[in-house]
Amino acid sequence: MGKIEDAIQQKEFKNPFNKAVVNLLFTHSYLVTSQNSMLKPHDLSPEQYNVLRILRGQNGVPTTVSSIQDRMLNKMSNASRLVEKLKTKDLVRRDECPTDRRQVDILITEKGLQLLAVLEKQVDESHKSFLHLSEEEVIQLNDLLDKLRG
Amino acid sequence: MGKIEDAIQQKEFKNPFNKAVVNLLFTHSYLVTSQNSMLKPHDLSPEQYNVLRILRGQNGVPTTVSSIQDRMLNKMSNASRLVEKLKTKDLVRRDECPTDRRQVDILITEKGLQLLAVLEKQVDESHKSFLHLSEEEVIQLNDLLDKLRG
DNA sequence: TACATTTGTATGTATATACATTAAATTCAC
DNA sequence: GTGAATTTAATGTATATACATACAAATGTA
Repeated sequence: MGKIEDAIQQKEFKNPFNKAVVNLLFTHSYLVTSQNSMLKPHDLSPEQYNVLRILRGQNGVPTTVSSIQDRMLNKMSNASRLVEKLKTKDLVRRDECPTDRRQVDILITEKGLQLLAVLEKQVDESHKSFLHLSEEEVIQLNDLLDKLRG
Repeated sequence: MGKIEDAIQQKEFKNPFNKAVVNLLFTHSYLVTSQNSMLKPHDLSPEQYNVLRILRGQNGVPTTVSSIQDRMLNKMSNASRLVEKLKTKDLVRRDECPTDRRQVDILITEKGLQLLAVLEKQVDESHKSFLHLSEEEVIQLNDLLDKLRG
C-alpha cells in the first residue's frame, strides 16, 4: 500500500500536519477493516469486542455503564446500547446495583470469557501480520501517538 | 492526556503491537472529535468534508462516484449517499455523463468551494493546535504510518 | 445479433457514532 | 425534611459504516 499520497491519489499535502491527520484517518480505516474481518465470523463488532475486553480487565468486579463509557476507545460511543447487544448474546450480565438503584452492575459471563480466549490468539497473530513494523518502530509509534494527544 | 494506559485506565498491554492498535483507535477518536467540533457549525460531517476536498482537487474536472469512493479515507464508506447529502445542500452538482449513462459526473459548486475556503484557515490552525508534535515528529509519524500499512 | 459478464450506481439492513433529551434515583442546600 | 441540582442510564434522531443486493447500461463473446 505504501505512501498515503498514492493510496488516496493525492499529489501532495500542504504541510506534514495536514498529511498526518489524513494519514491517521486512513490508517484507522485500514485497521478497523482488518479487525472486522477477524471478528465478523464471531458476530462481534470491534466496539463490542472492546467492551468485552474492558469487562474482562475487571477480573470479576462489576462495572457500571458510565465506567465502561469512560474507558472506551471512542468517547462518544454509547455503552448502554453496546451492553444491551452483548447481553442478548449472553456475553455479559446486567444486574441492578444494590447500593444505588440508578446504576447497573455489568459483568462478563463465562461465555464471554471463552469467546475472548478463542479470539486472543487470532488477534495477536493478525496484529503482527498487518502492522508492517518492527517492534522498535511500534514502540516509537506509540510514543508519538501518546505525545500527539498532549 | 498523555499515555494511553492512563487515558483508558488499562494497567499495561501484553505487547507493543497490541498497544499500537488500541493507541491508533483511540487517537482516531481524539482526532474525529476535534474535527467534528469544527465542522459541526457548518453542518458538515468529517466524511462530507473529505468528499468536498476530493472534488476540489479535481480542479473543475468532473468525477464519478466510484472514483470518489476509491479516494475516500474510509474505503467501505458509501460515496453515493454522501454525494446525495452534499447535493441537497447545493455543495455539489450531479450530471448524467454523456458518454456512459451509468455514470454520473460530479462537480463541486461555487458554494462548495466557498465553504472549503472558509474552513481551510480554521482547519490548519486547529490541526497544529491539537497535534502536540513538532514538525519533525509529525514527519516521523507519517513515515511510520506509511510503513505500517505495508 | 443474442446472451452472459462486467461495471457503475443506488438501495436495503444492521450496527455504530454524535449528539440531545428524558426519567428516575440520589445528593445537596436550606 | 422538602425542593433544587446532580448523577446514571436509557432513548430518540440524524448521520455514517459495512456489508449484501438490485438493476440498468455497457462490454465481451459466440
